[in-house]
Amino acid sequence: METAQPRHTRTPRGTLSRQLLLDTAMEIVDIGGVGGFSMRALGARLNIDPTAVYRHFRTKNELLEALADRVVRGDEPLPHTGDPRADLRETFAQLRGSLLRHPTLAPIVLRRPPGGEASWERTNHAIGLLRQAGLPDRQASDAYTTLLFYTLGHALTEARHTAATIARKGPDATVTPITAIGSSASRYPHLAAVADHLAADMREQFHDGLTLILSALAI
Amino acid sequence: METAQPRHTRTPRGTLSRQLLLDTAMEIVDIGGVGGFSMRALGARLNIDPTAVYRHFRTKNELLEALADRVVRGDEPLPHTGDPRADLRETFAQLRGSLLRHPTLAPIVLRRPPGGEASWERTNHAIGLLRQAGLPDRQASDAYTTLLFYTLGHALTEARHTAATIARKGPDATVTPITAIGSSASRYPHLAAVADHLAADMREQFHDGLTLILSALAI
DNA sequence: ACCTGAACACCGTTCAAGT
DNA sequence: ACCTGAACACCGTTCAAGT
Repeated sequence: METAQPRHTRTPRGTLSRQLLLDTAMEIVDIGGVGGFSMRALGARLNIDPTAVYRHFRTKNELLEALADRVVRGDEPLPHTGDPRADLRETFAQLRGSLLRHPTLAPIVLRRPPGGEASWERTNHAIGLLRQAGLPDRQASDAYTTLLFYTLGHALTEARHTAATIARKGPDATVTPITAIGSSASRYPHLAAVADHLAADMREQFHDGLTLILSALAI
Repeated sequence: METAQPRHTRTPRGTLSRQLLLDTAMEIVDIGGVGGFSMRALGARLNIDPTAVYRHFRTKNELLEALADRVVRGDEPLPHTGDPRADLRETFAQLRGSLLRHPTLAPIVLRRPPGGEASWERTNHAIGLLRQAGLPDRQASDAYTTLLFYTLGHALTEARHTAATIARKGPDATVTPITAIGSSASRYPHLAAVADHLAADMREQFHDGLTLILSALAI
């Protein structure tokens, strides 16, 4: 045996593109997490020399941020029902959903909101809804910030748990609710008292928190 | 010249400890960010072989998480004025302050709340305040989650900006307010309308958001 | 008992060379 | 024009050896 696995066909010329590289990178990241992604792994999956990627992305970080922008964009159209409260709920629920579909990318999204092009469209839409609901500019701005950070923080923590489960049991594993309060809880009486609720379904928790914030805004 | 910089004294035996390693690691991280931290860098700063660290921490990650736990603990005592609303504000303001004092560690803290020992004491205290304010368990749990995620998300974004400024201008640079909305804002009318407010002082924004949430809780 | 240093299996990125 | 491959300067971690 001369070569373990000879490359059967030389990679044709016009094969590579930002599109293809991002699609492939997203596959790698969804399967093995950001930690499992490397330029060499990307090259291997495309049967291409790792350094060929540098023709389309200046650095690995630029590629990861393009991935994060995709996550923020999501696939669903922004809601326009005419009811600002319902549309706001839906907008942020969409953001949460997209983050949970790519849980391992959540930390990267959180490292740079809301800078990317995709984020700006979403930001503009949400602020429009808040103004439509009658909030003055300053209050709309604060409210947007509050809702965004709440959603990102919440989704990241849920995503962290989902990502850990995937790492253990593979991509289609059923995700169990967070427990992990453990033995030390007896030393923390208040914690123990609400433990069942803390471990509860995070989707419900997310929507309850959203209700809390929207009520405070009288929306 | 035989050796560029000969080690004058052999490192004495009992020198290393978790304490010393964490202190030194925190220095490195505060100066150069998490990206500038490596086992080799830690070894170099202590004039010690990098692999000696493995006697005290099983992995680099375990060391970083111990650092994150320190950040969550903070240096200030938890507030006990008897006024739950004031104490809640102070508790989360302390958490924000500690995150901003070590801005580059914020992403690591966010990757695993509230698991560490230090976090549990803070969690227990905050939930105690919410129950003291009269909230039933389920609502106290939701409220805590909301406040925590809000604070973490807010602080991380502010920390991200601070960290970027430090990387550019050194550890004592004055941090300018976030602007960065740029030319594209004209394509997003709602964004442009509130741009001044979005760029405003983040400390004030944080407290306004906190007020919003606490009001919703009728605290 | 505690620290060292060589070694292993990786990284991101650059750049001259091939086709 | 686009892709390759050798090379550079790094990583985290293991383990046998030194003191």
